[in-house]
Amino acid sequence: MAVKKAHSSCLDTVKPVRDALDVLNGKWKLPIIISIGVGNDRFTDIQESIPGISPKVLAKELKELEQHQLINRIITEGYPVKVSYHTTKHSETLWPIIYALKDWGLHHRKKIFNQA
Amino acid sequence: MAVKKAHSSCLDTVKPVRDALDVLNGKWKLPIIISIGVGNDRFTDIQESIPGISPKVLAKELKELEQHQLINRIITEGYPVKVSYHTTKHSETLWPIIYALKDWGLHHRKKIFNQA
DNA sequence: TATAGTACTTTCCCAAAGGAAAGTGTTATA
DNA sequence: TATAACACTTTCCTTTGGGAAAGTACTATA
Repeated sequence: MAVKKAHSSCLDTVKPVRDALDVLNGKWKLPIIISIGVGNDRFTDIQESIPGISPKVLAKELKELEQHQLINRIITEGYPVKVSYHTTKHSETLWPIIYALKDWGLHHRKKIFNQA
Repeated sequence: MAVKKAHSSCLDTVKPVRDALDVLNGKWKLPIIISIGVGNDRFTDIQESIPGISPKVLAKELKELEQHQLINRIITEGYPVKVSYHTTKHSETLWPIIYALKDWGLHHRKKIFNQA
């Protein structure tokens, strides 16, 4: 009988990576965290700082980020009710990921460009 | 007239991050890179090492990773034709991202668990 | 009175992601 | 002869992501 060679296990790495990807999925979560983190705290400011995002998508993503405790939504009562968004302490732990992606994005673009 | 305050720009970070996310999108690309990187070079081994991935999805993702020059597909002629997959030099630059995601996944799970 | 700003919501629609299950063609082994 | 491995492909179907455009409710300002 053909001997079946066992595959190498990589679950120690794959499982936590998938946990992270489940929370950060889609094109918009990290860009929104970056935008709020950099000081944009109003809905419209966030929208304008991220090219291509629609208000529907932004509203949905903000809700999910709040559920994952990565941002806070703060309502200030007043004549015009104001809503502002802020990153949580927990979201600060995302910056190593963001910087790693930024570096890689720059590196990858350079590589592709130099070949073309 | 109400004065419109300009939003803070974060494009320097958002754009390269989006470039990276465009290449690494979906749940499977990084787990596949991890699996191949750890030594699984056969289709079936990769499939078995990643819980939940179907052969259809794996085949599609492998093609995309090859196009992005993150893996090589090598065919060895013989009585049983063998196909094997290997990571490229370029894919090694992804490990900072993978480790950052792994650390964050572990951290996030611990945080959520401690609250429940 | 009219316009503009703020923070969304709603509707419609399309494309991509992805799960389930079965099938294919070849070769090797019991 | 029958089974099993290997590397997929094919079909079907559901879910999710996300774009476009318009609408809503409120307030402030010209």
